[in-house]
Amino acid sequence: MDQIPKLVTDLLMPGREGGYAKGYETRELIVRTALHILIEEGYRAMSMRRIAAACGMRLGNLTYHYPTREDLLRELLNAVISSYEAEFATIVHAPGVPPEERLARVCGLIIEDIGSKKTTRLFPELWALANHDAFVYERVHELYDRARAPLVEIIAEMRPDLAEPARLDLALFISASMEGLTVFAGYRMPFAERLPIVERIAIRSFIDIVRSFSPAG
Amino acid sequence: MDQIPKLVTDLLMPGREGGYAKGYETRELIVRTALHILIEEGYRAMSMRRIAAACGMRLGNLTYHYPTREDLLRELLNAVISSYEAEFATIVHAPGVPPEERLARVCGLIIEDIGSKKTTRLFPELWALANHDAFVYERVHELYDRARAPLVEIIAEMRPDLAEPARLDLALFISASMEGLTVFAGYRMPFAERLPIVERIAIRSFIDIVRSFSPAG
DNA sequence: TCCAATTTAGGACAGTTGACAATTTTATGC
DNA sequence: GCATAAAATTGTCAACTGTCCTAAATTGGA
Repeated sequence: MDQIPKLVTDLLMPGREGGYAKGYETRELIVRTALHILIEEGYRAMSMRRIAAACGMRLGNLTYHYPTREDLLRELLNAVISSYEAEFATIVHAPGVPPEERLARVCGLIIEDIGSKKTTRLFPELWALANHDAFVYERVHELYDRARAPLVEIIAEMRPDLAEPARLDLALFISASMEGLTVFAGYRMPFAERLPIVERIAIRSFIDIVRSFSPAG
Repeated sequence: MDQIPKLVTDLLMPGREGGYAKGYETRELIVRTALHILIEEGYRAMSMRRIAAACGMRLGNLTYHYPTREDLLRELLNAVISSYEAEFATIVHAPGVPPEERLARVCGLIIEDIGSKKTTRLFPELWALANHDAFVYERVHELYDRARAPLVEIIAEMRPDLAEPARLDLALFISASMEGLTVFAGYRMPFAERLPIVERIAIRSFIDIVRSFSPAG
């Protein structure tokens, strides 16, 4: 039973499939349901009929809102990217909070997210899609760009002495390493055991790299 | 134009699709062709008819050798794992070569492999499959087990003072980090620019971690 | 040469897929 | 109440999927 609903997870319905609460816009319900199926059962299972059934509507109605499967996939990616960006924005632009604290919050959020089952299932799916779909490729890359941005921003505020390429490289490394943990986290360990290890590894690598860029060392 | 054919790449045909050289066993040709399609076009395109056509044979003939799609997928995974294991074995058990040199060779092989287009395409595909297929999940995990094993073995030879959990953790970290680079490497950079960056990041993280485990630091 | 096993061919099956069209139902504004 | 637009239904289409089947061809060994 995974906890800590964050980022992508927030996009998902609180209830179970078919029993979603009323009040959502139809198109929003469709996107959320599609994302839910994508994470739980994979892209192959995310067929138009499957989505329509899970939404409690007919196939023709679904194709009315999203004429093609690709249209739906695009809006799904937009929703995922927006949810990440919104989450980061509230942290980065928190007035009065010192940069060290904001950096810790961003890293904590990323670590939590990487440790969650939702993320470890969603992203391999997106990577596989991106391999053979130019649009998905661009959108996933854009997501990473936007995920690195807050790190770069806060670090630049903390350490104005760091040269531009160094900062970029640092952010890239952290991002890349943590993505590896996305895969690693999905294997063999239940969530309770997984999270501390992911935290330790990610934080240690982060500290090491920051240290290697400092003028003293 | 990617270079450095290693590991998985060695499993692929030298020629183009449909023009494979004679002499391969039929079953081997099928597996290689399926792997080729999986990498180039993704799992969705890897249908029985598509494979048969690419092999220059009829569908019925393909299903004679591999009655079900799952049978073929299993042998494909076995072939991938075997190719990695064979490559590692020749390096690790090279007689007369000092452990430092063997470690460098293993790392170099992994870095080359991660930097190759074949790997950055194949593994996201396998991860996505593993999310919803218990057999693929187990096999991919076994592959990582066997990929970490030579690192652990050589490091244990070099540094008998390292405690068992520390060594495992070290190997895990390297493996996990580098898998992140698999994703990262696939984005935005041509191979020529990609490889030096991947090398620098991977090697630096490796050195940092080894250093953090040493008694001196 | 002949036999048996292996290999190939060709077709058929039931099921699923994305997309589309014609229709009815529901909601909205005047 | 009515006209207009939005939403949902129902049915259909060709294309594709994995699997299975039978018959023909090929091969290798006795």
